[in-house]
Amino acid sequence: MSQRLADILEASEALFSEKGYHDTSMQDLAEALGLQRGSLYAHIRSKEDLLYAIVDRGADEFLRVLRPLAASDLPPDERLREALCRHAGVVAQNLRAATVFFHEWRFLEDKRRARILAKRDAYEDIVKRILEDGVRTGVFRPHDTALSAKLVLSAGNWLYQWYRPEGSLRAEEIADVYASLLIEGLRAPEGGAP
Amino acid sequence: MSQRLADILEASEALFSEKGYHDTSMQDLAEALGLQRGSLYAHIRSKEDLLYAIVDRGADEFLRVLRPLAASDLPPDERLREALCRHAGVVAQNLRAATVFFHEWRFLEDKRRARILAKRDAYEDIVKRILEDGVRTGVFRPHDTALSAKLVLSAGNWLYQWYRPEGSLRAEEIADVYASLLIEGLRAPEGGAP
DNA sequence: CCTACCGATCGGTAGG
DNA sequence: CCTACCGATCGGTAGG
Repeated sequence: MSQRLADILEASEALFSEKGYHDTSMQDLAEALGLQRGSLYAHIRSKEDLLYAIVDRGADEFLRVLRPLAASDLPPDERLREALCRHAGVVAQNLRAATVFFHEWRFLEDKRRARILAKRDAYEDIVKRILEDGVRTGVFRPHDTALSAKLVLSAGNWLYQWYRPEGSLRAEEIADVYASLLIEGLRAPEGGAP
Repeated sequence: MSQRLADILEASEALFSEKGYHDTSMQDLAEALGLQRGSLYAHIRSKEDLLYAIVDRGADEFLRVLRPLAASDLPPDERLREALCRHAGVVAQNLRAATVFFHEWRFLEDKRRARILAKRDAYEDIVKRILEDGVRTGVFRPHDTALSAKLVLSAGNWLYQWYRPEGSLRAEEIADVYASLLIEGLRAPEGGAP
């Protein structure tokens, strides 16, 4: 990737997250970069290419950070805590990309949208498998793991709406508090059935 | 409100939620209603009026449903469960308005945005006070109630992204499962300090 | 509710 | 032949 393309993506991320994809014009983007609108097309084929690049990089970043945990030998409760903290870290370190990801992925054309959805599903499966491991090993009580995976991801994802770096708690600290609460809610009662 | 204006709002809700506010043109809206673009302006002053009407009605609906709980004499844990179920119910019954609410409120002009934010803050305060009541009465262990209010609302809000009426669980059932888990995580250990 | 417009701007492409 | 861009303009559409 050329430095110029990297600059274009960074400017797109800033504008798409602040104004939204559809209200950002190629003119806005060109002005932010100090060049002419038409010149952008030496680097990209379309505005949608930019959206896809941002959203796809976001999906990859989430997977890159969480995948190693799938093979971790941490106990499931600590693996869940680590997963939520890492997830929150990715959201916080990529607040603008996360905003674009959650708001604008629907506007990709069909094939690209399907590819992003496949990555989201794979990601959710990693969380779900941590919960299943927890049930199987008796750390967590039996429950609807698909639904609690949704709850874990709700907590992590919604941070994009309210987390601000200048706040008093870092994202990982928030995630740690969330994780303690969720783990306690999922834990099997001591001396319960095997 | 005239019937025509109600029709315009309903069509706007459908289009804004599906295509986004900025990618919906007044032409799109006119076609959906079977009239000319310019004719819409006999009923509204601007496109933004439609956005504000949708978002403000959404905020009012959330408050209308949750406010009675603030004065309820249910124990705090059951009040929290009821709050989350009602919240989820509003999201599910108004999926399109909720999508517009969460994605597009930022694009309102300053005064209107401030009014919506004030309603959001008031709403969050109701949830926070339920949690504070729980701590005060010893039902919940001492904790950061502002943060757990965020977690409760994360669970309820994120439903707009994945809940679909044709799914196997109703929104209130999902919320009930969420509530059980969160309440268990918040509960004070039996025989703990007074 | 319609026709006919306004100033401006949309995403994308032309030849050089 | 490449890259990185230029000034100008394409056919259409924006909110009002």
